Amino acid sequence: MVSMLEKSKKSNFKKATISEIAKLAGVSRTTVSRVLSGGYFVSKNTKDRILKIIKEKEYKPSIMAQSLRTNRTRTIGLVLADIENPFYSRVAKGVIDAAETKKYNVILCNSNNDIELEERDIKTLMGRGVDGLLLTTVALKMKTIEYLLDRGFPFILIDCKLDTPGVNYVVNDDYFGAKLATEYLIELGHKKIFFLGDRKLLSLRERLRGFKDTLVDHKIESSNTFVPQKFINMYGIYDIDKIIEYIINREEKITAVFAGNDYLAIKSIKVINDNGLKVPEDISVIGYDNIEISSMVKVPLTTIRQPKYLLGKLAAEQLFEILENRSNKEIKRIILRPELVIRQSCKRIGNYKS
Amino acid sequence: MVSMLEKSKKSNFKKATISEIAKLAGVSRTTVSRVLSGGYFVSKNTKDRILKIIKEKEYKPSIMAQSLRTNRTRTIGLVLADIENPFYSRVAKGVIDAAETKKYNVILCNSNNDIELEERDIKTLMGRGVDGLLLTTVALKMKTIEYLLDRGFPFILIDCKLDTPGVNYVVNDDYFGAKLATEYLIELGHKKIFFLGDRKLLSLRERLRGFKDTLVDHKIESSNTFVPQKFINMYGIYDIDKIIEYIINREEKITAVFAGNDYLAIKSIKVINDNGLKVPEDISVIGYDNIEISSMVKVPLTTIRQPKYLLGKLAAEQLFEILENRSNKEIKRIILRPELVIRQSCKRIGNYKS
DNA sequence: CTGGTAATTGTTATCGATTCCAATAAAATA
DNA sequence: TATTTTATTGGAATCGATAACAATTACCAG
Repeated sequence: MVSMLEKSKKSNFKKATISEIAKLAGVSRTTVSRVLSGGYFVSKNTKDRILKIIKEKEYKPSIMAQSLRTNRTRTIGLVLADIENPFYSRVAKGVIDAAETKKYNVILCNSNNDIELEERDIKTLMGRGVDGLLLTTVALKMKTIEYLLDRGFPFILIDCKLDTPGVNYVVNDDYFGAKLATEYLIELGHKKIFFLGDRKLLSLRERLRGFKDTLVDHKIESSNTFVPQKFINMYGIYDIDKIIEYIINREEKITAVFAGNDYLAIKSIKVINDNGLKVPEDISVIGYDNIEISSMVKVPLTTIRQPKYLLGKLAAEQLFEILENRSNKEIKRIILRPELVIRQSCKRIGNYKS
Repeated sequence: MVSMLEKSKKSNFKKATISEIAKLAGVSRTTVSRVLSGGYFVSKNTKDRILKIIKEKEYKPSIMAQSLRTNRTRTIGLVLADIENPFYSRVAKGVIDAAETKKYNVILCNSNNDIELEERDIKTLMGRGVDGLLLTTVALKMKTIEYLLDRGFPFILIDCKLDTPGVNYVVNDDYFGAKLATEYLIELGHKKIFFLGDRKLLSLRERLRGFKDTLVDHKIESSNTFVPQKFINMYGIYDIDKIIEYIINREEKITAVFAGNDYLAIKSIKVINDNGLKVPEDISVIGYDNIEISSMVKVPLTTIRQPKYLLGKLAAEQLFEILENRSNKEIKRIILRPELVIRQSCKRIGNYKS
């Protein structure tokens, strides 16, 4: 019968257990377990014999059983705000590479810029038994942070500076980066600058702060230059077409757009073009992140470079360190320095006199 | 003492176990377990009582324990060839979304276009106890396929047509898509077309076949129009700059490049520009995939659209179906139809007469 | 030769669930 | 009232590892 054939085929390969190895080697499970974890306190003789049998039988210990017993899974959770944004893909790569070298695995969730989903993802991952969490977060509720903190659950924030006690993060200096970008625009003569970004996102909030402060420093008025609430729906996702249309058609014209990230910037440029305007001739656009394609798009994007891969790699490494060395409770906060990358999406429209 | 404080803080939240719930409800673990799995054969009375306690104590069954017992983890493995290629990110999103709705989790590996790493990833994931595998594969060794097949391990290939018995896949019709692209170039008058892609990759091999056959159909000679082996290192990764340089500088000039995917195409255009040539004026370039930015790059890319999100979503759904219904051994193969998307990266250079 | 220490190995409980089978209680039938 | 059924519930084994502690053996000095 087919089903029997299939069955036998499958059971051919039922994987060996530690007990079987023990029996074959004529020792107890404990001894095999010892060999598995380095082989200290086991005589060279038996160790070699067990090792040989393990290899022969292609024995691999059951991670589920190990996890149950040790309460460690060697798995971490990574919550990405948007896997399709190349910024996050790059961060993810840094994380995955670091995990690979440390023999950890990564369970990935995509919160899709949705605060509720993000919270669900975090709980799912914790329930799944990940050892720790890496969060490229949208707008983490304080409730969620407290939830994590309360149960001493190891986690590190990526691209999200949150100076609550006990919270670790790896970020670039968003405030400084935003200052860099804004200064640059001002220097080119821009005074009417629109900040395109969702204020709910924590990283963007920092950038917004840098933006505003810089305007104030230069005594430039900045009312009416943020995304109106009506374009931000409850999931924090907004319709770029509508926003650009709104900016273009209102009376008070702007001369430059500071986009919260390159992905947004590139999309905006497309929409601006679709509306018959040119970048940078009619409107200058500056981005943030310096994702790979920024240099390849129609109008090569002037932007702020932040070390994405490093962000992910460092964050993962920090987390692993916490996990391997749980006593070490010192705060781990890393702030990387961003840089201005000048390309062609911003135009001088006057001379700035300070 | 600090350490005691911390300790107590942590243990405050040690998660409840099924036994504790059972004790609180004055029933056996078995009964609680029954409630967990639907509550059949349990009186409404006790069921409600248990449910209430579960909610109160925020009890969540330990997935590790469940997995150990049932040998199912509700986790699948996804091996991406390159997470930074937007094509794969989009596919991944489809997978993750499908998993989310079916309450599965996804462990992600990035094989980085490396055959050896891919094989290692697969084994790691199997060892990790994933229920099944989704492979957006580079160039799967037959040995690996057989390994999976032999132990009846559920897996589905994405973007990789492999008609070995027992292998399931979800792909777009690469052969047809490549024909579409090639026909289009020929129609525009191109005869010297260079196929830019690593022949080791299975999906590219199909595209290459479509490319060659179309040339033959039109009686166009096609020697010397593939990437020479010397540019393909053992990891299958090649240096685009060198290749483009090679094409441009050799005697036999080509008029068009058929890039194996958009990511490659976009990078190529940049390199072509860097070398002082223009697209499409000097060289036409056609891509494959239609990734989002294809329409936003300097020269909007003419390409072949394939339904990336759907590819991932369908593959995941197929896999879940196999997992939920293991008896159902029918082959699941889905071939989606690609389309030509004409933008501005290809120029007419003559009239084609058939 | 013997007590003591070090080296090696085994016993057994445990992690937190599921599941087969048995047991009890309640309801239905004779 | 006695006997089946049926509906609920519990007992105990099990999944595959780890770890505390106990036990055995070997080795060495006195």
